[in-house]
Amino acid sequence: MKEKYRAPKGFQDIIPPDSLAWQHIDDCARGTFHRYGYDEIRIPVVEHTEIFSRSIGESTDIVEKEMYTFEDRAGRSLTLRPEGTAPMVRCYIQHGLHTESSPQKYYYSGPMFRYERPQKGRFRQFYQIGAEAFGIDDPYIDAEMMSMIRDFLYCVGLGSLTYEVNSIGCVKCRPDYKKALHDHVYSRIDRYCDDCKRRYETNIMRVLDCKVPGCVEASGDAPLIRDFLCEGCKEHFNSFRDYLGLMGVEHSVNPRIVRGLDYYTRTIFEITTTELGSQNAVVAGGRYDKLVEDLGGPPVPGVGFALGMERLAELISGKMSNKMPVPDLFIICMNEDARKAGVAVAHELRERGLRCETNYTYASLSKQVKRADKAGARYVFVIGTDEVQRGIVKFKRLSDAKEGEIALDDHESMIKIISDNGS
RNA sequence: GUGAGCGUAGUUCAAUGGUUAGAGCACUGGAUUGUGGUUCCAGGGGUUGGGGGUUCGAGUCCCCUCGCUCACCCCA
Repeated sequence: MKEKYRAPKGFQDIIPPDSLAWQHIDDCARGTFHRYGYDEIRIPVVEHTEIFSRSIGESTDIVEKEMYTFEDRAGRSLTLRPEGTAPMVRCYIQHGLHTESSPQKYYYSGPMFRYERPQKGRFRQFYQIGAEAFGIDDPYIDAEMMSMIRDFLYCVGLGSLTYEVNSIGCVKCRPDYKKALHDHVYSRIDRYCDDCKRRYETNIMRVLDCKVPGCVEASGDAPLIRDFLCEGCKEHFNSFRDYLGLMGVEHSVNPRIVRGLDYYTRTIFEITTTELGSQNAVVAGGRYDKLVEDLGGPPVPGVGFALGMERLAELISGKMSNKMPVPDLFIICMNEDARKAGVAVAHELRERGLRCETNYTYASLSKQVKRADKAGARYVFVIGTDEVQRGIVKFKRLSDAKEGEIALDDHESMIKIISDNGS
């Protein structure tokens, strides 16, 4: 290509008609979250680097090699947010939101940034919509959050995705499990792939979802977290599942799903599809009972999730009509005097909610009608010298060529005419 | 970071190593100076991603580089 400038690698433009799917997702999220009592918070795109390194985990890939980190002019280390939960928690603490009536339920949306190699469903700038609920231990709220997500996905037109849940225990019981898993993996370390040997050191639980056949086999009889959960976690998880059943959220337990971020405790969940290549997670989230405290706030538990908008948009792009909105009306003004008369008409009808186009050049009437038709307009108004003198507009319905006249200032009649589809 | 595939017009794609790189769609203008869809005619658009090499001759073959795509890793 000869163009000099492209968007940077992994950054993309969303242009019509693709932007329609995005608007639809936004609308569904707003509507659904609102009905569940979540309010919007708008957080900045940049945070102090420690917000992420302390919450996500120093040894995760995100912190180790994927963050857009830079110094500002005063030497502060800032980072383009790679995810939304940590900034939300920071905001929650900074504004003392725990003093609001409990629980505190918020949602957010916007771009996130990770320096990764782009592929299907994965970008360096990607949009997430997420929600967080603070202050409630009861797994009822975990389940309700999944119910909300289910409603949201139904709204966007994705009724059949795979819902998987798990519990990864708490600070009391997880260490015991990790030790047992370490022992098990160590006892047959030679059967694991190189990546898993690395995971053994850095992120032991990840060996459980390695796809390499040899590893799948080697970890086949590995201990599972559910056998190590303490009484509290066990009860929490069972109750969570009971509520999911009550709410009609169909799901399965996958004892091998793991989350990438360090702050999760107890409940974790993932909603996946098989239609997106290897980037199959559409929604993911879980509970983080220590995160607020770890970031210097009060000991308040939380649950949250995030969904990937590009992935959702890709999934629904084939199912949406993708039809751009068409003008209700195209006003053709033949000359400057006519345009001066048309301005008021356009303004008035737009104020009343009509999508109203006008011509920006004075080509022949034939040409202008052609343009109106190509734009898909349902009606055209024609204003020329004669019409201005007589104080009228001529209208034509393009579907059946029905024509007539209306007084230039009779906006009520215009509305009435245009709302008649003719067929 | 690792690996593979692909780069020709706005877009979808043609062109055995051989004239001046073509077509559909889209866009613009005209046939039609106050009435659309169809049709017909015309036009604008390309350093064949870039650089080097082989050859009498390269869009085509070779090397390098950049970009895109997919996969690994990781993750929404």
